[in-house]
This record gives sequence, structure tokens and C-alpha cells, in this order.
Amino acid sequence: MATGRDVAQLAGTSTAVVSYVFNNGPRNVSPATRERVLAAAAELNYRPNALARALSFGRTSTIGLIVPDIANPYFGELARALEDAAMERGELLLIGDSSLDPERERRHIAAFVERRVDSVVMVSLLDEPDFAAFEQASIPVIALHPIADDAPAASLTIDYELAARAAAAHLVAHDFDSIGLLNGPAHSVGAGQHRRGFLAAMAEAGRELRHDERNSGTSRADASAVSLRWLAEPERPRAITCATDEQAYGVLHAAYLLGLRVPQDLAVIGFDGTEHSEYAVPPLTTVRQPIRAIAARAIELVAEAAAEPADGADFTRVRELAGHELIVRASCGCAEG
Amino acid sequence: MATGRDVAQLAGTSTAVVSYVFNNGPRNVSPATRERVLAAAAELNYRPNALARALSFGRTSTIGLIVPDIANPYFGELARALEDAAMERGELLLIGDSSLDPERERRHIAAFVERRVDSVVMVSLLDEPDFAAFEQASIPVIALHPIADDAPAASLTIDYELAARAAAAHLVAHDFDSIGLLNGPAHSVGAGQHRRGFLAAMAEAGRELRHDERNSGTSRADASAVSLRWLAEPERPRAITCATDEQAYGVLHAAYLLGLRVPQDLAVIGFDGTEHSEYAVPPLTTVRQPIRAIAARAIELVAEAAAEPADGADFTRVRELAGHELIVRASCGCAEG
DNA sequence: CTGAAAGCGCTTACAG
DNA sequence: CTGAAAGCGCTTACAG
Repeated sequence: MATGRDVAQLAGTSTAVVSYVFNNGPRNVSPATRERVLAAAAELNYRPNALARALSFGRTSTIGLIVPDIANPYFGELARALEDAAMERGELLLIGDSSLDPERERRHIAAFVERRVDSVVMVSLLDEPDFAAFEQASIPVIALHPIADDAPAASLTIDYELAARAAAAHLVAHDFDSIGLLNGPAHSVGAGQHRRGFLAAMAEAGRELRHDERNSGTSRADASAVSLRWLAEPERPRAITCATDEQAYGVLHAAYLLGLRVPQDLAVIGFDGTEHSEYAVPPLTTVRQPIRAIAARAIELVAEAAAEPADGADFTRVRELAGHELIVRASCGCAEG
Repeated sequence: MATGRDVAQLAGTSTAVVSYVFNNGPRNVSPATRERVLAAAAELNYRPNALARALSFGRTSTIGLIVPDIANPYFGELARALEDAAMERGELLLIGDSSLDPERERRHIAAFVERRVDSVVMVSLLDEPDFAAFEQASIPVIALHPIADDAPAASLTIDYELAARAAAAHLVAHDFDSIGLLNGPAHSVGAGQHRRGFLAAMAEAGRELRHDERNSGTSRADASAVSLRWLAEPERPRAITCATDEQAYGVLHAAYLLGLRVPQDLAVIGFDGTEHSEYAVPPLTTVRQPIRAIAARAIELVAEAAAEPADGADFTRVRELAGHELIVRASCGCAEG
């Protein structure tokens, strides 16, 4: 592949000028030589080597993204929104998929540090992700979920407890007398938030109410298997609110297999609110996360932090909250009121 | 961030030795100095700079992936399978999402060339993707869809025509008398393959049969909108076979909105066969692509090509076919025979 | 406006 | 077994 030297030679100038032309600076180039350089570059199919550029420039113009599960459409949508926001700033988004495997997450962290990404957006599998490698490399990180107050990273997230409460309260308001929570893994931080929100709504009901919690992984397969057992019990819930849309799809599938009609026999609410939720059968009532707003703000924060390394300490104090929205559709049977 | 020089200084040795230690070669290092280097590296949190390494080594240990739409679970699953295969070979997979936008695809191609990925796996939005930039940079590319015979890339793909015929033939065999094809954009190469397979099955039916084709984008939203109009017509089909699972989900949604029961009033078949298809309501009959096998083979081919640049000409002649499999579930009403 | 040269952080023949 | 030095392909003060 042609190098800047080759171009300089063909254009009868120096590599410095080639660089000035391709970067529009930092020095001016006369129109005539600029023409010659461009012509030579075109003839040789010259593509600047981004590795060499980054090595001497000190920035890679690259943002790393780590997601737990790219096959989950929520993270697919999130990745797309982040890439849109990154591209607008001329940054490339590198996507690392942890495949629900903590070891994978660790490897992506290492790979991003070694490749010197300018900054990182992270959705960790772990309750206490290990930010140490990024911290040592002075790479700013923003987590899109709650993190410890003293964690060396920023965070931007909805208030899961409040959002979970809103979903459960919706079911309470519509007089269901037996409400279930299909939560994530029982001891995770995220499950604790959903549980607290759910229980708060139950406590506020002001009437007798049976309620119950079950736990499953985030996959449809797992959620379906758990729901199949749950819904076969004599005391099965009349309504179920879930910690993710994926789990809600599993509930819908289990209900189908058992011949339960949704919403007539079972009301269902999801959580996350991807575009796909509108096309579920029946369309899914869900709590929508403002994915595009979160993505745009996350990239903005992280790009600023990368540009002003001096403010690193301030950046790791950032704890921003985004709003959520309950979208009422057919799956909970309350769409008309 | 600490450099190899810092480590060498602290360990009282040279940068060459640091490199030998971290790469296990190409020269031996005495156990004593190796210890000292490792200790110094640990103390300084040394992480080799992959950019500098790649620049001098001439390889980035990186494979680029371009997909049309990462929010489509099929490509999510594909990306995951490819990353698994890449990691097994110690390569990092960089994922570029074209967001159904050809301009985006072009930018990813440019970014991959500039970053000097060792090779590329590509699912293009376009019928005739532009491989020129990769060819000029001598970067081997494998497309996971059919490409022109003289295209400067390898390809590995199922036989879409055969697979589409199998799906349609299944409906023919089960005596549906009015069968529709919900195809992709009418004039694309892919739509042509689905159409030929579909029409072949119709021709082989050996009886009177109404059939019809409609076209939609790959999104659920678009497929649902098109289906809504189609299924409201008096001559609506009794069965629909689709070019993608995403479109089939759109059909299921439209049927739901119109109060049509699947499969009693309308049989539906998808195409691609992601894990999610099993959890549709009702579970989706679909043509499964062997995603993991395709991913493993694609990475194998591309890694070999990158290792032996001499065989570049041979590599671009590779046109491999993978098998497909019809998975019969409830959505076509034929699950019991 | 332009060129010669140092430097980014590695790897690897070349000497010893 | 180890060190000094050249080179990978850029960018950018430093001179002119």
C-alpha cells in the first residue's frame, strides 16, 4: 500500500506537505502543490495509515463500546444510536460483545486499552465492573447503568427503581389482584432495583394483593422455561411485569404454549422499550428507555472528557439520570383506560 | 501510560528484551531477567501499545465485520458467532453497522482500510458492493452472500434460491391454494433469488394455485404495513412465505391487528432462522441458516488468506455454499405432518 | 509556503 | 542471552 512518502515523491514535495494537505493543516499549502499532492494520492490510491497517525497524534478517534449481549435487540438499538452519535463527531465506534461471559468482558477491556481507544461506553455484565485498567490508562469511561459512588467512571442511566415502580403501579391501578415480577438473577444489583420498585408499588396499593417474584436469565429461552413452570401453578399470577422485554417475550411464548390468552388471562409488561416491542403479539406494554437521548448524551460526555483530560476527576463524579416512559399497549389489557 | 522503555529502565534492561518477554520470542530470555521485566511491567501497569505493535509488526490481529443492520437479531447472532470464531484465533472482531445506509457502509470500508484490518467479513447492503478499496489495500474479503463471479472477494452463502423453493414447496405440499411471497425490495439480487425459488415451487405444484408477490423493507414496521394492506384485500393469500424472519414478524403482527389467526386463517413461514424465531407467537416455521458453521468457516478462510497473501488470486475465486434447513413449527400449521 | 528531522512505541535483524 | 539501532508511517515544532 502506498505511503505518504510515495505520494510526496510523486508530487515532488515532502511528507510534511502531504500531511498538511490531508489534515487541512496545521500549515497552509499553496493551491498548486495541494493539487499535485491530491493527484499523486489519487493515482497511488493513498490511504493514510490510521495506526501511524494515532501513534504520533496521540489520539485514535475511536470510542469503545462494551455490551453484554449484542443478540439482544435492546443492545443492538443502543449500539446503533451510539454509532450515530459517534460518527457525528467523526469518531469510530468499536463494538465489543461480551456474550454474557465475564471473561469476554475482561478481554474487551484489555483490547480497548491496548488499542488506546479515546474513551469507552460500557454496559457491564457485572455489578461491580473492573474499571482499573481504564483508570490506569486514563481512558474516560461512562457506564449506562448505576455504579458505586466512588467508582472511577461516570454514569448515565434511568432510575430503574422508579421505572419498575411505574410499571407495577400501572397494574395495581387496573385492579389486578395477583401480580408477579419476572426479575433478573436474584442477587444482582439490577434485580434489587426492580424489586424495590415493584414492592413499593405493592405497598402503595392500599388493598389486599398477592404478589410474587421469580428470576430468570435475560434470554427468551430461559424466561419462557421459568414462566412455563410458574404459569402452570394453581396460584399463578394474573399479571406479570418483567425486568426486560426479552423476558416478556418469553412470558408471551409460555402463555401461548399453555393456551393462556394475553391479556384476557394474563397481562404482561416488559421493560426497555425497543422498537421491536411494538410488533410483539400482542404489542407489548413496556417501560421505554430513551435510547437515542442516552446515546447522544453519553457520547457528548465522554468526548468532552477525552478532550480535557485535566477534568478527569470531575468526570468520574458525573451521575446523570435520564427519564423513562411507560408505553401502554395491548399486552396489559389496559390500553383503553 | 507506561511504555516499554519505562519497563526496560526499571528492570535494568533494554526494550528489545521487554518485547521478547511479552511476545515469548523471537529470542530467548533468561528466567532471571524475564522475572525482573514482568515485575517492572506489573508495577507500572504496562500495557503494550497495540498501535505501535501493529505498525512495526505489519499486522493488526483484527478482523473487520460489516453488517447492514445490527438491530436485526439475525446479524446480532451472526456477529456473536463471528466474534467467537475470531477470538479463538486470537483476533479481535471490529463490528461496523451500516444502519441500512449505503453511505455508512462506505465509511466503514474506508475506516477499516485506514485502520489496516487484516481481513474483512462483509454482508453488504448493495447488490454490487464496492470491494475496490479492500483490493487496493490487499485486504482479503469474504462476502456472506452471493457476489459476481469476477468480484475480487470470496463468498460463502447458502443457496437462497434452493432454500426459498424449499419453503414454498412445503406450503404447496400442504395443499394451500393461495400462496404469497413477502419479498425484499423488488429489484435487488436477493429478491430475484427468492422469487425464482418461489416460482419454481409454484411451477412444480402440478395443480391450480394462486400466487402473488409483495415487497417490503426488512424491518418489522415496513413488513407489517405492507401486510396490513395485503391481508385486507378480498383475494388475500392463505399462506405467506417471507424473505426474512423480520418480515415474518411483521406479518404475524399484521395478522394480529386484523384478527386473523395464525395458522388457522393464515400460515406464515420466515427465513434466516435465528434463535428468536422459536419464541415468536406462534413459533415461526423458518429456513435456518447455519450461522455458527458459516461464521467458523468464514473466519477460517479469511485468516488463511491474510496469512498467505501470495494466494490472493485463488482466494477471490472461492465460492462456497452452505446448507440450509427447513424448521417446521406452529406458524404454518403443518407441524404435525 | 516548504523541507529536513525528531519523535510516537513498538519489533527485529545485526553484533557481540 | 542481551544491547544499540533502524524502521514501521505518520505529525509537528524548527528553520528557512
